[in-house]
Amino acid sequence: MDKRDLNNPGEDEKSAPVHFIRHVIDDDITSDKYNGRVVTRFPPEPNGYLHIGHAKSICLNFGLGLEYGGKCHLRFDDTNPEKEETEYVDSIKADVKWLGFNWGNDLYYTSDYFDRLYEYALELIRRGKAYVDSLSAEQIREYRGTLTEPGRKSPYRSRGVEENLALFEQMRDGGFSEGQCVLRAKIDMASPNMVMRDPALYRIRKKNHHRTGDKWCIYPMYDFAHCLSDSIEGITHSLCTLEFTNNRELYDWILDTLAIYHPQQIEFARLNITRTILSKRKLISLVSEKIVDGWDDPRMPTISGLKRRGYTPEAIRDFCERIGVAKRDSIVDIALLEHCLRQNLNRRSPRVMGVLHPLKVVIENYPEGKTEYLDAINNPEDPSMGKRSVPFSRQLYIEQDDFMEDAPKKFFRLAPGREVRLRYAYFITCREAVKNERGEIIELRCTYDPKTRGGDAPDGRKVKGTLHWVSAAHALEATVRLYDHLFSVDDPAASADELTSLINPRSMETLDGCMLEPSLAAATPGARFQFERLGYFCADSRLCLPGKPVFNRTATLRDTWARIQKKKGKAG
RNA sequence: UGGGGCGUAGUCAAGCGGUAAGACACAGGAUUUUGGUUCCUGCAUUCGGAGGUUCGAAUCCUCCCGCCCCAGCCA
Repeated sequence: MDKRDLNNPGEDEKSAPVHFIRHVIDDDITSDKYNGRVVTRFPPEPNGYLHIGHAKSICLNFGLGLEYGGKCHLRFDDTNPEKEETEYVDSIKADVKWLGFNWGNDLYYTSDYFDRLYEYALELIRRGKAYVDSLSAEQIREYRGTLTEPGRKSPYRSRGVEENLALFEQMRDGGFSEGQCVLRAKIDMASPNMVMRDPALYRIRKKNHHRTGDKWCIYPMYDFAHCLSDSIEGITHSLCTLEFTNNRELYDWILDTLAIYHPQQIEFARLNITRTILSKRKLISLVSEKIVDGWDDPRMPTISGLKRRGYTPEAIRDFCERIGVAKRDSIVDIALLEHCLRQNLNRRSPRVMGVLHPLKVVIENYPEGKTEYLDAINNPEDPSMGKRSVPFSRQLYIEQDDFMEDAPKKFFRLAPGREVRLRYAYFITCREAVKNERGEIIELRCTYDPKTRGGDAPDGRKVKGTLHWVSAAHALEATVRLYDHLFSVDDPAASADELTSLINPRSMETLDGCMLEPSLAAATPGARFQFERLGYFCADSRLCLPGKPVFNRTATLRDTWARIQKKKGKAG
């Protein structure tokens, strides 16, 4: 029986695709390598915000833990006091939770193991496998050799065990200044794998650590701390990205040399997505150069940015499942992310009407001062979401794009003499387009057919187009921010050009004076809607003021008409 | 020019000696009170290239080519 099916009972969750890591785990279970246990971990360094690349790792690790009836630890890899802060651990916890994962009691910090790590370092020294090197950082670099030439042994490499023990203790006790010496593993300065040329294990940093304060002035390096933390926690499968492949040899060496419990490291390719960037360094520069408005700018691929943009955890999890897990470098089309988003939002979002670029319409044969309340379905995908009432009156707004003075045959919307349906309301016919002195259309004069109330003609006549609309007297005025891809090229990271020159100039457009149906006045920050015929929008969690909402466009709807026009534009 | 990893459609990705899954994208068509959704249909005679083994190769062997990672006291 496949465990995956048991753990994914959701009616529309397809069974998870297989990938090479599942094969490894299946084999390990068959061979009883870890007595059937599966324990993974997500080990972020608390030095920045999580992004969708981390989401891939989170979904993988927590997903596998759940799926195999095991668990996944959340471990903060806080070995570098210079870069790590409590602010980041809080945001990371919040983001993991928001994505829908639960670490239960398994919340750890590498800094919790500093005492044990120190003991392991002592043990390595006693075994003659580590030494205190007094070379400077620059000298160590010179001694390391190059990719094609072997390195040379440090003159301090032959220090005796007792001397090393004493020196290391002195390092711990603050007897040296930063950079004066370092603890190194004694492996092989001629190894073709650079990682194995006597890697540093401990360095001196006289910095306050966000959790251990000033207790320590020596801090373990990643390679030393990570494998040991995995070992201490009884991790079975230690998943990391491809760039750590070379480090696996060291991971194995430390654990084997110490002869302790040995999890296995497995590498997979990190996520790349078109039209965005997922390198922490580059993301930081977007924020610090104020190209975007903070880590949670709705254009950012950070979890907080996606959340503010209106993405759902379900959509992100679905995406992470669909992209697969493999070892080859790849760049996933952002259209797949958007597909997952729309699929989720389509099922769950209440429909609503809002006009972004208002054009006034006067229904000449509709009584002045009259207001009718018409029934509108909240979500045709889900009848349980019910209905609402929408006010209709003599003066309305429709979308400017929904009218054309000289309309081609294929244009199904309003034009002089043409009849269309106003959604859930009436059929109207355009009688006249009123222009201002500059020749711009400022108002449409129309008539309605009272017999078509609700949107159906008793005589069975059909109209091709259905428009969304808002009653002018009842409209809620709002600001709407239209978001689009951050970059205008597929792979900005691969471009030789300056990152700033690749930013999509239309990645954000602010529209004031948008007219929304009055029910939206009750929208709480973060609430998501489908504005019919336009896209998915959410009330911004930062900018909304009472009575003065701001909506973010999360994604457009697929727009066949726009595509036809674009194609025509290209052809002609 | 050292070592390691990886090459299957426009983009991801299954495949593990028996004759190329699936998804996105794209292109047609049907249904539709959202030009949305949904539903059909099409989309690799071939797996980076060349040889070889085999009745049979994306899968095994050899050589070649290309891309990525490693010379932090970052992770």
